[in-house]
Amino acid sequence: MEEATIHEIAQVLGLHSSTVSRALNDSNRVKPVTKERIRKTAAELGYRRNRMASNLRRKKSNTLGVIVPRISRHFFSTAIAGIEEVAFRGGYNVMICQSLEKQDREKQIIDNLMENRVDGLLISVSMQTMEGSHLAACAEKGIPLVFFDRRIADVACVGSVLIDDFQGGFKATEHLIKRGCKRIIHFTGASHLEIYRKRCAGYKAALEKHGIPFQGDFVVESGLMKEDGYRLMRERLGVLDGVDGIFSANDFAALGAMRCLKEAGKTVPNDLALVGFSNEPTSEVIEPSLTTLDQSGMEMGRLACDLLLDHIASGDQISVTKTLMLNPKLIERDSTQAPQEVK
Amino acid sequence: MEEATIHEIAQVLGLHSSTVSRALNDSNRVKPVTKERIRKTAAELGYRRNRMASNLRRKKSNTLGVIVPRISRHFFSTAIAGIEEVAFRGGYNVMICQSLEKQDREKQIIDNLMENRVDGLLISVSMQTMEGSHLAACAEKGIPLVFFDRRIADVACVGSVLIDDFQGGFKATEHLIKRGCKRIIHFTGASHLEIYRKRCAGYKAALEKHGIPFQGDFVVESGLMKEDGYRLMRERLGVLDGVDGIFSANDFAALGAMRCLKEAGKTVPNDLALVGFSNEPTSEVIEPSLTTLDQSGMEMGRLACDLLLDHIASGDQISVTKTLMLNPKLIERDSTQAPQEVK
DNA sequence: AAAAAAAATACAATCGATTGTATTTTATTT
DNA sequence: AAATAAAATACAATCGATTGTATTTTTTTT
Repeated sequence: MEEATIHEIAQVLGLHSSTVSRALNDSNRVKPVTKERIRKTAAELGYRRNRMASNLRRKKSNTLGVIVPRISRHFFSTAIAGIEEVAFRGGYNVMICQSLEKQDREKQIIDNLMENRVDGLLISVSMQTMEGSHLAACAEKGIPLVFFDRRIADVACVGSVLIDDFQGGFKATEHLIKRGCKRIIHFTGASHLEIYRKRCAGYKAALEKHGIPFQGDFVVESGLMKEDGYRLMRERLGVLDGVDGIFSANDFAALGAMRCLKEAGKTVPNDLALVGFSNEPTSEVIEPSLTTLDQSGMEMGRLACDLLLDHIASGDQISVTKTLMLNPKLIERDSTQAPQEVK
Repeated sequence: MEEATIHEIAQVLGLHSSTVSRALNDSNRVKPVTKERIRKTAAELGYRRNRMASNLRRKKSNTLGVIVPRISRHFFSTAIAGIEEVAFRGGYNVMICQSLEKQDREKQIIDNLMENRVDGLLISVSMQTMEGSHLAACAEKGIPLVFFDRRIADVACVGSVLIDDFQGGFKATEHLIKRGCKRIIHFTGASHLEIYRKRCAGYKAALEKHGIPFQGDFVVESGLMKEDGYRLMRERLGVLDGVDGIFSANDFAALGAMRCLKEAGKTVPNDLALVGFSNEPTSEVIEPSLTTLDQSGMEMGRLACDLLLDHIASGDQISVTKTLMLNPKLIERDSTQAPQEVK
């Protein structure tokens, strides 16, 4: 039941523990024959290196911290899958934590990860996170930091992997315009979050490019939950006032709006065209299927983790801050066009 | 940049590191005034306990290992969310790994987690996992093990949190029968996995109860991916032979079958009724919405983690093996009944 | 075969916190 | 005020692996 140590292996063979340690680390300071004897005995005793001891001595935890708002959200769980995949390949473990969109909890988690001396941190900040002092603390202690999807600008970091939210907002809106929409509402999220500001900026730019005047009351801020979309749509129903398109900063709110429209007997896209953001799995199967922007979570996770591991391997000097901008892909579906007749 | 240690705090105050350690652990062997001085200095120096050192000395990693087939699968990501929530509350970290349904990788992960001396392990085994020798290794080393959803029977463990798959299979099938189905096909998964054997047994039991003869070729084994469902349905289309219902052991295969049926111009549930298993988010929004069995991932994760932490707190003697069986809830939707007219 | 060089192994300190025991300081009792 | 008890603190070993240096053994050179 008890785990064997290098000292026991050494004792069995009449060697010193340092030699055993070196043998197991394949150092060339140990004679091949001795190495073999040591390996054999280690196997016999069912020896397993104690990482707690090894990490302490090496001052390296071989562990990365990952913080996301909510593990169960599809985008984040795929990002985590990508991170885990790259980390595993690189010999790193990942400690995964969820902030549940609360800044307090995010702080507490970071503190805990720092106590655990993680070798690096990957984070997508909570909605509530307004400033980055708790993140700056990491940088100060030399823990490299990589943001993905949601970042806090002006925090020293190794880099960020983002999607080009401006482009996304622009593409979405221009797509609606090209489908003939003239009066387009935009559902946006918490305005202190860069991603929503940028999506909104893209929306405005597209309107401007096509000579459609911007109307302040056409931009509506909310928590972007399904219920928010439903509620906002319902409030507007009476005074639609010629509105013929909605660009929602995420799919959930768009889906909520769609439900409301269906219930009110309106048809999508004929009465009103809809574009979401994120390509949630649901969006593909709903009818009409939802046009949206794909934000490959797996790819973002992989890239973010690559960035972090490269930095760690390079010896930890923050020299350049890299920002990878993924271009979101417009997935055209039925919510913005007449459905293809299904044979 | 460098982290302070208790020795530095001790030096600053002219105390001994052991006193500092005790003060920070709130031991009553340190005078309150001294404790306060120590806490103040610790805060000033930005001291953060080094968990690697602490864990080594205490022989406790304060970390749980979690292994799932695929982090991005909805059910698993919600289960992980539940686990993380409970673990966080109990002061534990979680290391999350994905087996990607491969036994090899599962073995490798377990080895790694054992090197990290995790205090416990939560696992949902891969499809490929045929036997549990790698899991038995944990038990031998005294690492408590809890299975959730997919287990390997006959492996010593603290317990399992399962859904009652037999009941689920039974309910699903009986529901189809009550809707008038007489000839019901069952899509099942890898037969070495208990969950699929049990769902199938429930299917048979329901048939028997209602006097419907069991037909061996009505049970079809596959990987239960969307494509499998699509393919199996397509192969059958020509020779449907009076088949009027399908109970699929997961939602994906059911969704694949549904697509095939739609393409073939058949209507669900009139031509053929469908029941899935797991209540994937997709199933609610597809049209017709899919009747399925809900298997609350969040709840399973929470219960599994509770079970593990209780065991650890109780001092680690495996005395009783607890099996929690959650009763899956039948979610009746349109794929087994005429759609409610939408006002 | 002695001397020098190289290889293999042993020794001991170290990572930072914890903890049983010993010592010193303070408080209490007579 | 001396003796005793109790409280506070210091000392030192420990967790298990790593690693710079010292020592021993083997090999090579002259």
